[in-house]
Amino acid sequence: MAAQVSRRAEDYLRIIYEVVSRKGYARIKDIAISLNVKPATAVEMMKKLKHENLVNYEKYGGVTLTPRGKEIAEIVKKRHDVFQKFLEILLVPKDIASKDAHILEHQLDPKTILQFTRFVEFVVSSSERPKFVERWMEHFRKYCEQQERSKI
Amino acid sequence: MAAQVSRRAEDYLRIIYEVVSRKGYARIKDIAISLNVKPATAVEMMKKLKHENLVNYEKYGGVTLTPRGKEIAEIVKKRHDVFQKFLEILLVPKDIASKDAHILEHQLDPKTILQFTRFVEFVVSSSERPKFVERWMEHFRKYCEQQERSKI
DNA sequence: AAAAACTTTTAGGCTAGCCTAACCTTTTTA
DNA sequence: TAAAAAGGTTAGGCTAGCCTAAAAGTTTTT
Repeated sequence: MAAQVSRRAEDYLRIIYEVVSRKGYARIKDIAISLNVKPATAVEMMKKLKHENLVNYEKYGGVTLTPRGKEIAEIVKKRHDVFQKFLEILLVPKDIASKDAHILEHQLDPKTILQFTRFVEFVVSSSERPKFVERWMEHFRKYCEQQERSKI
Repeated sequence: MAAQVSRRAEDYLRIIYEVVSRKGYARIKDIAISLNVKPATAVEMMKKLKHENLVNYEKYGGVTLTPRGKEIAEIVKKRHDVFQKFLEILLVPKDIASKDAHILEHQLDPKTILQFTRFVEFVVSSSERPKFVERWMEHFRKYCEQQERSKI
């Protein structure tokens, strides 16, 4: 059983997850900076998330995830990684891919997410196997380059 | 110059565009039903859109798009169609593809949208040309079927 | 250990979108 | 054509997220 939290709450959970896995706990400031909001806003969200039992948070203390919060964050992160990889396969520039993966990772139907996931797995797993994907990707790349040239 | 309207405003414009092209004008009720909101909410948005010169709207009258509104609606619809097609290529069931295309069509970076578009064009345009795409798609389809079987 | 610098919290405000309930207007129908 | 039904509008409210400014707490520096 996963979510039932808002899109924005998912963002907060994912960011906390990332910061915590880097340095053990997250400060309000880290969260605020990562999400481009003011500290006051991050505090407000922490209160909500604590109330929903998703984060451990005490005034002036570091923030960590509860098991339930972590569970959600992991699902969200997995989705995020799929979309990021996916956009890279589609030859979207890396910085933009990172930004837009955030947007994709919300709200989509589980079946849609499943197909995105399969697409990525298919492409990645085929790198060693028969050459179809490689050739296909090569063709796609060339197609894009050609489009790029005719644009200028 | 296209947008600068909210995601939700884009939804309203696209729906109005669709209804108008079907029957010449849109009633508040049509809009409200299509977007799953109450009539009062649709009226409120019409006032905003009128104020931004995107719709022609008078109390108790039918709604149509201004040239500017139409311009935006067309861009939004084009994006929508690309994503719909895209999800179908990814073998997402049609009804879900339609629903989720709505979600994809917002907020993405122009470069990302460009790559989605190219992907779709590449796949579609290659149906007559060399067999790479076809074979590739065939392989992807088989991969998915296999996954599907091992799920049950 | 007090001052300075930084971080966090609180309080009060704002906007976008949505809702309900009550009230108009327009259309249909007996 | 008047009454009923359907459709549209207004007013007042609500929530999620975000903000600023000022207060309060914590950490670092001297």
